[in-house]
Amino acid sequence: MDPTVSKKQACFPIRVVMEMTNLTARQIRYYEEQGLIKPARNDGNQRMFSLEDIERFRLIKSYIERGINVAGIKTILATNVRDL
DNA sequence: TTTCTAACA
DNA sequence: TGTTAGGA
Repeated sequence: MDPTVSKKQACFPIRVVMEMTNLTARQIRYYEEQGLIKPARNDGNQRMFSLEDIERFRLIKSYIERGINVAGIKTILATNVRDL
């Protein structure tokens, strides 16, 4: 990246994530609550989702659609990707 | 107007 | 998971 030109990456409000992932706001907040994803927070404690956050939601959604529950997804993500 | 948290059906 | 109350 070029710090002299950009400091902020593309982020979107929950409404955009809802449309891009076809998940409800309830699910988006619940999956975060369960530790499946950790979106950034910007102004008044509102979630700011990056493109990578949306891609992760699509992965989470694919597991849900395959009948895997939140606990199972949490295990899968924990055994494959250990991030911050 | 949109989003947030907590809590109840 | 849906939905609502009450607030920022």
